[in-house]
Amino acid sequence: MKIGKMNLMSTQQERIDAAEEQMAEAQAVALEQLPVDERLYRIRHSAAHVMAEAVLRIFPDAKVAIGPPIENGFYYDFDLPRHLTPEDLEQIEEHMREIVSGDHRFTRTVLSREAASEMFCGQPYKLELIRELPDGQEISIYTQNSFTDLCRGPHVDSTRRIHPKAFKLLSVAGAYWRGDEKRPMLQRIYGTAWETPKELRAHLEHLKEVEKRDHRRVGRELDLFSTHEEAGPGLIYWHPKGSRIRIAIEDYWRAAHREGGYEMLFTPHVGKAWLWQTSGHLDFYKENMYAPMELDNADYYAKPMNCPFHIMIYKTRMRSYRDLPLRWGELGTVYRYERSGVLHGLLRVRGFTQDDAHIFCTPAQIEDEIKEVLRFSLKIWDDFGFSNTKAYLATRPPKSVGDEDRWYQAQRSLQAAIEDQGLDYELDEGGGAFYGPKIDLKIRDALGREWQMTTIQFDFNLPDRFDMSFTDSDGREKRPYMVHRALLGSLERFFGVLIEHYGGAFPLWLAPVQAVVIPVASAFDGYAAEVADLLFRAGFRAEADLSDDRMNAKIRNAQNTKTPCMVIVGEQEQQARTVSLRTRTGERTSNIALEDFMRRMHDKVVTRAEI
RNA sequence: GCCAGGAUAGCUCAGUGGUAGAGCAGCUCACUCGUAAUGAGCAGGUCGAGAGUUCGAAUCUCUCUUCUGGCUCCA
Repeated sequence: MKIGKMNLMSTQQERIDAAEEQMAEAQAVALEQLPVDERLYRIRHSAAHVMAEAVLRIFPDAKVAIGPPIENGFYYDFDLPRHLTPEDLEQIEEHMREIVSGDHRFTRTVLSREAASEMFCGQPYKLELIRELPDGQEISIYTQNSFTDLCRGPHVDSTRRIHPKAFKLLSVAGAYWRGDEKRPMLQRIYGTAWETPKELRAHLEHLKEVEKRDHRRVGRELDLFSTHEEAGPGLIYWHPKGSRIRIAIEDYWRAAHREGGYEMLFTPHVGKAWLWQTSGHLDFYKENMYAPMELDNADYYAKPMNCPFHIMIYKTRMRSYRDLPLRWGELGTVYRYERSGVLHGLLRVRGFTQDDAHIFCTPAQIEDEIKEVLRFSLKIWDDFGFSNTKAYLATRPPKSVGDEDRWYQAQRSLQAAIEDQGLDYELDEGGGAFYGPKIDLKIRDALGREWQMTTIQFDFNLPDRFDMSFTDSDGREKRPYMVHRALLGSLERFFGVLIEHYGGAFPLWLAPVQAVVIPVASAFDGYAAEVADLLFRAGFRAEADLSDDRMNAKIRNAQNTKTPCMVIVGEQEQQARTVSLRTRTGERTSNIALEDFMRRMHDKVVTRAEI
């Protein structure tokens, strides 16, 4: 089955193949004639080789593994006699600068398997790679200066193409040989490389901006959430200000789902072993589940997913085709054991609330349902300020349950929905779960980073395991289709992405403090408190800053916490019962009548616009 | 889980074997001020936990906890 444009998934391979053809024609393709992606690819790949040469100068006995170009840079894995320090990185960088300023040519040589094995006899990782190369594949090596690497290329023609001030080594990290935790742990050096020093500087600036927006940092600065090692890692505590945002998100979410034809469910947090045995989780998902607690001689497990509970509700009565589709949503809090090393702020946690939904429908309804759920998802992403969305369609893997026809229909409905929305998408052939195909949506944030959030997933497994059925118009019992859907994914993770997307400067409708009322002097505290109270009673998240600080300090605090509206009141405002507005963008408007200000706030909130 | 690097006041960090420090935040007092930090004073820490070495440990060693960066991007 052929679906869609196969973009990024195979770009790298295609790029390499295409480049290899070119290489066969002429070894020295003028770098300038290549597209920028290709130029950077070669520069980065070549920089990795140069780094390996530099490392070998310092550690002549080093075993080298692999060193590919990656997004924004490159890495190389080494097996070294000791651990690298930051000083080592500087030294390696110095050697690299020396090498690249030397106009050493990258020369390609094709050789036989035997000759290659001979050449890399002291390099066990290279030998393993050579052994695994399929018969008939050309084996090539690249040499620059004193270093030769097993490599398919392509590279730049000379080391002087790598600007000595346009690359930088960034970090060293452990990495298993071939990503396999049973294999040796190697030391991976990450670097970034660009065509010009200016681009490098821009990239380093970008990294700084990423750090500044880090949700853990912003979360602390704006008093949004915390975690507590004493109380358990990977478990999130939502502070009052964070909770205000969550409530704003949930209120919007519930209203949207009501409009979208969803019913809401509430289900328990724990379930007996029977439930998880029936669902198959105890067979296939147990290592991700919290250990059971024993009550009355029965094991209860904290739920890692909501689906079995929704199925229990489905099965409480006979379902007719007339009842379908059922769209059932739940903000369901689940617990999953994540390995300690992978926990990360709000983005990877052990307890989280999914904005889950399950759709049960007839085969005839499936295509429309999928179209609708995708349309619905995109609308919600748009409302949250994310309009750059990309879809990933994952199809049937070799090992899977469910018959061919259903997989085919499901995949076709997913594809039709994507095309219906005119979405850019990639195909992940065989990348679906064993129980069904899926669409994942990745959204792009303000810094251009992609986050996988939404998943729309068919399930051919659970309906069988729980023996679900509906009575069709012909009076026969049939199996319903079941679709899992998590839109924002988890509220914790979504919150983390939202924080970084806006850098803490949340749009008015989400801001934890929409307006802070600042008296110019404490003589006007009374009026400030009154204004804040009126705003609060009108439903806005507003407060007065009646602290001892001077007005300038209060404004500074409000700016630093990215409060959208600073409402300044003094003698004039008190007399006229008006306010003066300073927005966080620095715009100032004097003497707005209170009612006008509240109307303006209200308009901006409901339209999710900036003030 | 594994590798490396961290953990010192609420926060950011200094302190490398000899009496625990700074800035910000907090508290108190004074100042009453019109759009990004008023000033002075006070208080605040079993130096992540436990064990060890030492006359003496924030500092050296070991164990544990936890955080950070990685562990897919296949020569």
